[in-house]
Amino acid sequence: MAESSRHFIQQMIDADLAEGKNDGRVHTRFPPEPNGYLHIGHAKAICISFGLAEEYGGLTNLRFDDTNPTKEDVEYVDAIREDIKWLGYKPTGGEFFTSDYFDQLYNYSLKLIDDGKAYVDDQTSEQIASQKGTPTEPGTHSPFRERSPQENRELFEKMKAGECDEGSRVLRAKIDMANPNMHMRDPIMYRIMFATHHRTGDKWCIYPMYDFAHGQSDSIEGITHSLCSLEFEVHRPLYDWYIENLDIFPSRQTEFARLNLNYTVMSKRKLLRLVEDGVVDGWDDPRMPTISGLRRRGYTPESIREFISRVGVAKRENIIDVGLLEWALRDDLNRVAPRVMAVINPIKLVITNYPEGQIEWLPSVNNPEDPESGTREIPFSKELWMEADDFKIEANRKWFRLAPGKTVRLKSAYIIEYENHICDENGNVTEVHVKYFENSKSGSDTSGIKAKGTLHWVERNHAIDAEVRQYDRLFADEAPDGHKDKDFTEFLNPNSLEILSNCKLEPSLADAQQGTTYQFTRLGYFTPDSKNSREGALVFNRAVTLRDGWKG
RNA sequence: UGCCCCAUGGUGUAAUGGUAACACACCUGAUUUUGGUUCAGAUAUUCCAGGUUCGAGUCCUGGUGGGGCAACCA
Repeated sequence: MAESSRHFIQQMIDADLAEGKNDGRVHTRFPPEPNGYLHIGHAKAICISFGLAEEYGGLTNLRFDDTNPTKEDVEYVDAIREDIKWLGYKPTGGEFFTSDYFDQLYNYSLKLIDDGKAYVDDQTSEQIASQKGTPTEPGTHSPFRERSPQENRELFEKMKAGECDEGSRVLRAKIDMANPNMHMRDPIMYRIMFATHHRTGDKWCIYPMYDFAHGQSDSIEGITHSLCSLEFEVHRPLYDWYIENLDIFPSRQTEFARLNLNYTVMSKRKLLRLVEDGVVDGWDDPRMPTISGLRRRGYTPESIREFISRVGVAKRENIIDVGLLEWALRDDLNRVAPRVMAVINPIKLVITNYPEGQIEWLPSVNNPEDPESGTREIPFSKELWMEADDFKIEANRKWFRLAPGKTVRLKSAYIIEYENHICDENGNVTEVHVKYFENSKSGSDTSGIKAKGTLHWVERNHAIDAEVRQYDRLFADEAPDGHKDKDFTEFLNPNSLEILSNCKLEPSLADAQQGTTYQFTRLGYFTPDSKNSREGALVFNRAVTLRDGWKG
C-alpha cells in the first residue's frame, strides 16, 4: 500500500494541511441521491472520499441528497447504506440527509431575498428557458427581476404556504444573465412541488435545487473537501457564489474524472431501464456493474477496493478495461478462496481395474496459496464424473488432458491411462474407461510415471447436484452507449447467461457458505447465489474464470 | 463557434525543469499434482508547431483532438 506518488487531490490536501487550513481538519462527504443503486463508478467516489479521510485521520459524512421527492425512495437509501458498509466503510462523521437542512436552506434563501440577490419569477419554465440565451449568446432579463425584496419575500412565503400552483413560480438567484457560464444566469433556487417527501412528508411544497442545496449542506456540515466528478466542474462558480453571498463556512469543491468501464453502461438511467425492461434479474443481477450485482456475482470488497486503487485518480476522461476488475478479483481470490472440485459438464469416468464397491477418502489441499488452510477428505471410487471438455477423441501432442493413448493425473488421486470410450448415437462421448496405477497415489507416488495434465473429478455416488450459472459480459460492444442513432440495448450480449443444470459437486459443498467464493479447480471462482440457492437445490454463480494460458 | 476541463505505451496512472517509470493486457521462457499461481525476460509511450532554458512530458504562445455546459434532474 506504500504508494510513493500522490494524486492531485492528495497533493492539494497536503498543501492545505501545510498551510494550516481548516485547523488541520480533513472532512469529506459522499452524497448519493437515493434514486438508484450504487455502481462500480460510485465505488470510486466512495473509495476516494472515505479513503482520503481515513488516510488523513479525518471524517466522512454519508449524506443522502434528497431534494427531489418525485425521484427518490427509501428502498434506495437502505441499499446504498448496505453497499457502503459491505465495501468496508463507515460514515465516521455521521449520516445525514439534505432534507435535514430544509429549514436552514429556507432561511438562507430569505437572506438572499432580503439582500436583493434573489427574486420570485412568475414565468413558465419555457419562458425562462427561452430567456436563458445560448452558450454563445447572453440571456435576457426576466420582467420580474427587479421586484423589491419585500414583494419577493411575500411571494416566496406564499409559495411556501402552498398558495401557488406547481410550476407557477420559482425563486431565482439574481446573478448575471450574460455570464458565459450558463449556470450563473439567474439559476433557479426553489421550485414548487406538491409531492410527499420520503422523510419530510408533506411539510414542504417548495424544494431546493441541487445547486442551492449542495454547497450549503457541505458548509453546514463543515466539509473541508467536497469531492465530486468532472461534470460538476462548471457548477463550482455557483457553489462558491452561494457560499460567499451567504457568508458561510467555505467548503471547497474539487472534481475528478469518473470511472468508466468498457463493455457496460454506467448511468443509473440506463441501468434502471435494464431492470424495468426485465433484461436483467434486478439491480443485483450478477451481470450488472452495481455493487450489489458484483456482490451477488461473488466479488469481494477487497478486490473492488484494490481495483479502484489501481485505476488511480486524475482529471482525464478514461475507460478502464473490465479485465482489470477481473484481474483484481482473481488476485484476491487466488489468495483466499477455498479450492473444491466440481464438474460442470459431466461425463462418466470408469476405472476398470479399481475394486468394485471400494471407497477411499483422499486428502486434498484446501488452498495451496495458504499453508494454514489444511486439507479435507474427498471420496474416490471406481466410478467418477469427469469434465466433458477434458476428453478428446483425436488429440495432438499439445493436448495435456485425456484422449486415446494419453495418461493424466486425477487431482489428489491417481494417475490413469486411457483404455476406451463410449459414444451415444450422436457421436458424443458419454463414458470414458481408464485403468489406474495403484502405486501412483497422490503423496505416495512410486510409479515413476509422469503425467503432463491434471484433471478434476467428482466421485459418482457422493456427488451433489447443482445448477451453475456462467456469466459473460452483458454487452457485446466495448461502448454500448457510444453509438449515435443506436440504442445501447441493441448491443446486449445474447450469451451473457448460460445455465448448466446438471453439475456435480464434491460433497463438502453441501454446506457452502453464502458470501464465500470458492475456486472450482481448473474452472474459476463460484459463489452460492444469494437469491436462488437453497439447501438441496444449490445454485452457484460464476464470478470469473481462471486465467486461461492454454493456446490450443 | 462562447466558457470550462483534458491530452504520456493497447488500457490506466506516475515522473512537480535534470536518464520517461509502474500496473494491467500482450509475447518468450522456467517452475507447477489447477494449461491457475509464482519467477525471469521481450515489445511498446510524451498530439502538432513555435518559444523560454545549459536542459522541456513538465513553463509560455498558437494550433489540433477529446470531453463537459443552455433540466422547475442530481
